[in-house]
Amino acid sequence: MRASDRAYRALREEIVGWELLPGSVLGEVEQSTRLGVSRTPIREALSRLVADGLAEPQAGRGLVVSGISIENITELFEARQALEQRTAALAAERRDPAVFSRLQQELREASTLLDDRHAYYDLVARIDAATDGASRSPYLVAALRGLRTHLVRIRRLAQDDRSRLAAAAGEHLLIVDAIVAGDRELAAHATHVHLHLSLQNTLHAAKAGRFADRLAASQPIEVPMKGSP
Amino acid sequence: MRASDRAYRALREEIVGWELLPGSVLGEVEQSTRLGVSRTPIREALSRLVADGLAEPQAGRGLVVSGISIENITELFEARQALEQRTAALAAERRDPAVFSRLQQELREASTLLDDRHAYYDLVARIDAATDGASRSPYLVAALRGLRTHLVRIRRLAQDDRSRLAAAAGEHLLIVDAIVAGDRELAAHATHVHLHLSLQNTLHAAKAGRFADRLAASQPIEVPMKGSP
DNA sequence: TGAGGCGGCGATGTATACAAAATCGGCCAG
DNA sequence: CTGGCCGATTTTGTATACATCGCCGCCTCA
Repeated sequence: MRASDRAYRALREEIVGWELLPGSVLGEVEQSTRLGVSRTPIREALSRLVADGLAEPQAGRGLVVSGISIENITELFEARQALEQRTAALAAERRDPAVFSRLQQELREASTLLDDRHAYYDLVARIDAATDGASRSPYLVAALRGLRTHLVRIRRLAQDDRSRLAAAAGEHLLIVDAIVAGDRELAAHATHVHLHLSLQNTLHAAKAGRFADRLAASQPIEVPMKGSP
Repeated sequence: MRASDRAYRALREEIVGWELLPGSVLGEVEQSTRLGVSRTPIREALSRLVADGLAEPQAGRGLVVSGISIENITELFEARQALEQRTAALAAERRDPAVFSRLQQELREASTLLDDRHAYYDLVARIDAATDGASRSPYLVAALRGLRTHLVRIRRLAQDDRSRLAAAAGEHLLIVDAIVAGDRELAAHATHVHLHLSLQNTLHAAKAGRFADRLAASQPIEVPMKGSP
């Protein structure tokens, strides 16, 4: 594997996993010595992180790990609403029923999964992947992919408890049911409901201060509004 | 300005302006000699182009300029529907009426602009920028920005005729009216209508073969579905 | 004592040399 | 004649040396 890929994955994992906290300076030389590769692949890795929105240039301090604020979380879910609702609706129209029937089965047995957070999240990831594929809307999916990075980062903070996980499983099941049934409207609305509840839960956890320390380290990030050209 | 920026802008402009046709190989050495900078900034520029979706790695031929197919155009508008509808709705809720009243005025006088395509597109760009800002939804806007690159590229092909431009001005006016009035529903639906008609016009031009030669050069591009990690 | 400028220092940006990988062409064998 | 393998060549990937830019601290002068 290429060194730049390894550097990218390592840094990305550290940022998403809150080992590199928001505000940490990402100096090229420092990272290159730490990760044992030269500056060239590090530069490429850092470019990709900036493109992902996981790092951002800061006035005088060079490149720093970007922060997340309560406001950011709300804004993120706003975008997610728009994209996932549409994706779910399209999937309901265009899906292969067999694929989603299988996922439906798995979800019905999901209560057995809830003790294994990893297995459950993996199932959700497969549902997302199936929905993405079924939507046949690559540009929507590409936009969503950019968002999911940040969502994972938030999820690692929020640490859904078991009861939330159980509720989420039910919500997901309704979405999959709708897709299997080819019910576009229901798929969209069920997705809306799911995201609404998910956001509520996340915000509640945030405001309860369960991870106030980490948000405190986060500067409200400035999502770049200016065009690339 | 940085050499990598110049290289990026130059290449981007050439691709969007159809000077570098789809399928053209973007060799690092070739471009570095042509643009008069070393390979390092060229590599950075090419990375950004790939991130933009304007270039893509091809099996054995290295990096090539990505193509656009009729299918791509439809998919692109599908994503645009989801994003712009939501942005317009949010803008209608959160806008500063004064800003959009001014744009409303300008649009009403737009019939005088229609002979100057550049001035008209500039006005549309300012409307987009105002809507983006008013939506207060940076992640949605960021996703839209990625799409707009491709839209410009398509627009340079389709070359709206004067009558389409006049119709579009009317559609834009309705959207701005809705935003000024704070009518969320109307803003969303008017946007939907506008994008629908815009797509119809583009597809009609494409199928009429007005730029079949350029689409022919385009391989239906594969928007990367696989995750970055 | 404060403000401004000057110099050094550390950072990023660029060029280039070197290494590795992958493809294409040709050649040989079946 | 066809298929596969091997090697030459081109291309990308990496390391490193060099240039340039901006910040910070100190010193000097008003």
